[in-house]
Amino acid sequence: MEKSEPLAFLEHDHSQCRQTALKCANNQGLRLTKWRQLVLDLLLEDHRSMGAYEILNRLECNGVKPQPPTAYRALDFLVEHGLAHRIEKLNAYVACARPDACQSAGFIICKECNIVAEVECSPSSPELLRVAANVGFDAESTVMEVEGICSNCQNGN
Amino acid sequence: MEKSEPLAFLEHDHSQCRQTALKCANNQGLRLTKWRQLVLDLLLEDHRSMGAYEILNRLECNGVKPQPPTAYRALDFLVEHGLAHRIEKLNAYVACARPDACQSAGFIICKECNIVAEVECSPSSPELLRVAANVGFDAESTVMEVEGICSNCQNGN
DNA sequence: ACAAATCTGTTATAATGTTACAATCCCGTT
DNA sequence: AACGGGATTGTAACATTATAACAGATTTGT
Ligand SMILES: [Zn+2]
Ligand SMILES: [Zn+2]
Ligand SMILES: [Zn+2]
Ligand SMILES: [Zn+2]
Repeated sequence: MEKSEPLAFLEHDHSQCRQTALKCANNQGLRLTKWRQLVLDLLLEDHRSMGAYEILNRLECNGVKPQPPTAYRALDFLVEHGLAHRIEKLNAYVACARPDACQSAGFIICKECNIVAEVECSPSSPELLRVAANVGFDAESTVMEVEGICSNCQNGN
Repeated sequence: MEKSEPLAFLEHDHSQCRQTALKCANNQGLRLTKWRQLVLDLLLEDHRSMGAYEILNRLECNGVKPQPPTAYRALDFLVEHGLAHRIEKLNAYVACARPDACQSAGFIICKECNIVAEVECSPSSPELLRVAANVGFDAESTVMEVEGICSNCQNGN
């Protein structure tokens, strides 16, 4: 599988995606506490994005349903450590599709099925970064998102 | 002034920006009703982004303070007709800096002073669009945002 | 003047995200 | 094993952003 294939929109063995992510999480020596683990599990179910409250509503451990801060803390942790990404256009979250090699990611978002494909690509348009650098701007993070309709949804699935 | 200069971070005659925008708005045969006009005026004060409620709080006409839908309707209208842009990273809005020639814009966002510079640039990273096209994705809109600290704010202004 | 379309007023509510502080758990040291 | 500091969780309240629904007013074209 090539590095910049939009896996999420292709037939693939998704259990591999899970495996890689979980292995990666463990290898980093992170403390994957119960809520973090559970949130990561939810996100890793597939390549759809989930809102914080969608996650929150599905979170549960021994009959205990946590409050909003619990979901946001876990999400912040996962995002901070590169195991998940925030999709600004959707105010939602996806599992990182390449936690082992995620430098700079862009996202292809289907507004029908909510699938989000992650693509490793150079940060932003070269023009934008060049222009920023030209005026001494210190760039810290970039958002690259393309929204539209995926091929499946165009064909009415 | 070159086309892809981040005007917002440069010394410039901002009254020109206003003029151009207002002229452009009128030329398009749009119905710039009072709220739309007032919201546009607020956005055109400078190149800072404003949240919908910041706008709402400052909106007022003959002593009448409108409700949220009024602000959102005006903003939706302005965005739809290219007179303003939504900044996804901030859930906020800026006046379009080049309403006369705005094809595809990226944004350079200072998290200190909230100034947002608009840069006319090719939509998204070429890689991202190519990859999307490769899988038959129908791209409708793209988000390109770079967040960081502007040169002014780095120097403690 | 009339009807249709657009815009506005108004109330209520939904969806998303944060603050603050106390209680608990984990981990390295004594 | 006891201790102490840092990280994590529990909990309640609250802040911010955005939309739904529907009635009334204004504008536009005929
Ligand atoms: Zn997968
Ligand atoms: Zn789709
Ligand atoms: Zn200006
Ligand atoms: Zn600044």
